[in-house]
Amino acid sequence: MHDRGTPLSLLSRNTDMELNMERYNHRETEARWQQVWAERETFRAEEDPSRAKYYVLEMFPYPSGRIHMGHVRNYTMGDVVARYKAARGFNVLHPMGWDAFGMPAENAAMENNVHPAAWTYENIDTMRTQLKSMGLSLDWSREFATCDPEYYQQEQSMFLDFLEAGLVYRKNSKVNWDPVDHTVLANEQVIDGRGWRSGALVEQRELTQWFFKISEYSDDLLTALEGLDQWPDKVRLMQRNWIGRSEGVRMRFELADQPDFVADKDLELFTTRHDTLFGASFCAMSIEHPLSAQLAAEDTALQAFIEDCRKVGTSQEDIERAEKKGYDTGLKARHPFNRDLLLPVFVANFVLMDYGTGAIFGCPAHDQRDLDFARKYKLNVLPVVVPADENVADFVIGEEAYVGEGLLANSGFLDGLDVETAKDQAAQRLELTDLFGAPQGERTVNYRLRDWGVSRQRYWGCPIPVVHCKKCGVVPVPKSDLPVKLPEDVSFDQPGNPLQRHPSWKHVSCPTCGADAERETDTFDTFVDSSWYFARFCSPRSADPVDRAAVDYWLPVDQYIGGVEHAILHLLYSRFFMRAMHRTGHVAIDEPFEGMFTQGMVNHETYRAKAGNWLSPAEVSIVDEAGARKAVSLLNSEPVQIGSIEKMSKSRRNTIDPTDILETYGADTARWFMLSDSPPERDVIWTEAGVEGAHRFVQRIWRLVTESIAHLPADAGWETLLGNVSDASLDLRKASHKALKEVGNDIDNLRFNRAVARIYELTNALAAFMPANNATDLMPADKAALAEACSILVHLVGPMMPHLGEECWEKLGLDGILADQPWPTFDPALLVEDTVTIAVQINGKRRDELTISRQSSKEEVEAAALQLDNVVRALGSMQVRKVIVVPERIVNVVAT
RNA sequence: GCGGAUGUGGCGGAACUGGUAGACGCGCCAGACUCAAAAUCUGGUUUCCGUAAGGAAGUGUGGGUUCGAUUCCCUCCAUCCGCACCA
Repeated sequence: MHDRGTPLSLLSRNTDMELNMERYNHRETEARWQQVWAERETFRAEEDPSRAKYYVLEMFPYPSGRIHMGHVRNYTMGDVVARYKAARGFNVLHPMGWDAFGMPAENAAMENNVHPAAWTYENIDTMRTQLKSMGLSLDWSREFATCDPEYYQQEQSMFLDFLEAGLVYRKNSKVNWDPVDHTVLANEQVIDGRGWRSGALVEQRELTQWFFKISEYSDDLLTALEGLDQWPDKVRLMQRNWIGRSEGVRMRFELADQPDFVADKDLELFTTRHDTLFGASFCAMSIEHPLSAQLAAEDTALQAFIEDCRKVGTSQEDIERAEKKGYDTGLKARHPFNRDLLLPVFVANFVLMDYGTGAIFGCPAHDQRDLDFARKYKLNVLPVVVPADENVADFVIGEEAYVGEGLLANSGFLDGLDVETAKDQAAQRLELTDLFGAPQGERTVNYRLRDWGVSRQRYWGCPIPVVHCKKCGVVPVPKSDLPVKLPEDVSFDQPGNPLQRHPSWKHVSCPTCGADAERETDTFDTFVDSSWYFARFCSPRSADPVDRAAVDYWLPVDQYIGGVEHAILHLLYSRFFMRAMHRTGHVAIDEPFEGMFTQGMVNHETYRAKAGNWLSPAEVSIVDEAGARKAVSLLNSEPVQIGSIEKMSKSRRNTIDPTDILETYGADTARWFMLSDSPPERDVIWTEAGVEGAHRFVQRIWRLVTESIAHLPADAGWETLLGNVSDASLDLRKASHKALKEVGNDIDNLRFNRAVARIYELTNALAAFMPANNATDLMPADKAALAEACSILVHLVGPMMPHLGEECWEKLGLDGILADQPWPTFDPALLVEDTVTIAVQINGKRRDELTISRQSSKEEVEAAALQLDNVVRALGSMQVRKVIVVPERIVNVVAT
């Protein structure tokens, strides 16, 4: 098991019992081992084609100021995997960096008159120190921040490649505009339709912005999800729904009654329910539809209606939650299958311009939104799909639309068909019908996924490397002129984009013609920065975006770990980026993350004073009053109400600063607690009692290891003695090897909480085995079993509590450092039991259990079960009808 | 509104593919050690009835499939995450 046959030599051990029994001092120990790892460059990763690689990555943090418990949890999990995989012989890459551009730095600049760069780099320094005190097995030599010019230069370079490859374009799109601050607002800065600072009613403005053609990969991003079998199903499902593939028909309705100034003869729309066309009672188009704008130009009431709708904001959620409203334009749309029927055409607030063609037909009987709309505007509701077991005449739509299966009715040539067939027939009819010289409709596939708008009207982001020239248009900045650096002399004393009002920065000469021209003043969405950082980690100092040899070796990331809140956007954008980088020759693969894991959040109780203000856990003392938990304010001794358990947040003041925990209890305790109990994908509740429990366990391991030293073999080569142990020792050996197997399994499957439980079990077995004080009567073979158990325990603890692991390793007098040791292998022979205990049920109720040889036949098991006292008594006078025997599992007697 | 998840003792949770519900930890109770406390160690701890043996109920709600359901299906309830300019 020990690759070097390491002796557990008494000579190298401190035999002074008093010293042995000292309490484990995490302060001194953790700093010392962190220094040892740093000096030995234990976690430095280098490409080595002769070895299998393993790339572990946790989502890099935004440098907000200090790390929070969510980081502690995330990075602990990644570190366990990294250390375990390294012990398993993999060449591990485990890097760290900073997602350093973003709005908070600009907000800090405005509030505290500090430059975003200064603020960001100071935060990084603080957080790096905090992370280092966690004892993570990171290769710090690869660290970078996305706001480093060396990083964003490469991002700009790749943007130029994407531009050349036709993956980037400009188009108009709307933003939230604060008319008082003259600033573009993020969705989170719009509260109830008003700007967060100014309080002004937010307006929508159209701006020309840059877009990445992610929609070009809609189908690929969707189908490739199937191959991502090491991703959580829920994340794949969310992405599938987000991409939103739907098969339908793109069709045109002939317009009638249009005013003279409207040239359009038809209205194009997309539908997936063309089977329900006969139930159509209106058409509706988005407030941003070109025809809406055209009509509004001549109709002040419509103008007012559109203005009103725009006040709800730009977010999908706001739009869909808003009450459904429409404006009857007076236009009519001729029904494609019933030319005498003219449907009213509305402008409606719930029709999205970004989806399909920005216009729909409404079939109220079979779509809830359409039904709500129809009831409000007193439109016809005609059911055209009727459940097979319902009578058409009796089928009435009430408050709920019918969206289920059924047979077509009231639908002319579609009557009697099922939904699928009706769709097919209706589509065929539309394809064969001519309207103004073209088929009236055609089958198409539509995706919900929209192109990715990357323009931001902000300073603290990566400048988009193009120049606008009056003569040449949009001109890319030549790569030799990169990076386009952010100017440092900017002010934040007024709202708006400092790049735009900077006196000189944007004025440049056109790279093509030399005439006066202007730089693009938009910067990238910070999601761009985080869409390829994992690739940059492979060759962080390369003069190109990536070094091909490095990415070919290290990518894809084998295990990526982060919050579920990134399940859609960040992961989807990264998947797109990898494809775009593939197309532009930077990498040879399409999928960045082979394995994905989404961890839960860290929550804490909330505390509220009588006055209604929130109190932080540090300001509250918990007391036990007649068995009930009560909280008292440490500020004024007044009682405090214990509130609900919520995600740690500044607004609720229920945060715990990891630094306090790391100083008081040590990194190993914090790490152990983060891994214990709660399954990693679920939320965890931070409690003082839990931390203290974890801390006691650290001490317990230390005590067990130090106490065991007196009972360990004096000589080397004890492994040879293991074959001849006593029963008690054999049990210990079984427990050791079982734990070894299970913990390995659990870490492989990221079930850290189960691994923790298995380690507790081994600890309990070891404690039970330990001879009483001064007993020195262990046989040599039993000493060997104890040595083996201690060694295995230390190995198991190592990835989770690495400092304690190293300290115990050293205390046991073993060679080298634990971080360099290979994972031990378990002996399968020790895991086989020759008897099993199975439950015996009568009519599904457990009545007794049966311990029997594993080899017993079904008949033997059945016979033995029926003879059990409890079974005989419980059966009484009942007749046995049937006996179900599942080998090694259960016996169920069916009796009446 | 749309999409995704979660729900098991006093608490966090475990239960492999439908096969003994409550592993492991926290807390609590009792005991040992101690002048005492802390720490540590030993034992107990789902609820109800019972001195006990044992019995009954029990995995958010209500139903269903099955010899057998925490696990599969349907209904409802509660909580959480995402919704494209927060990161």
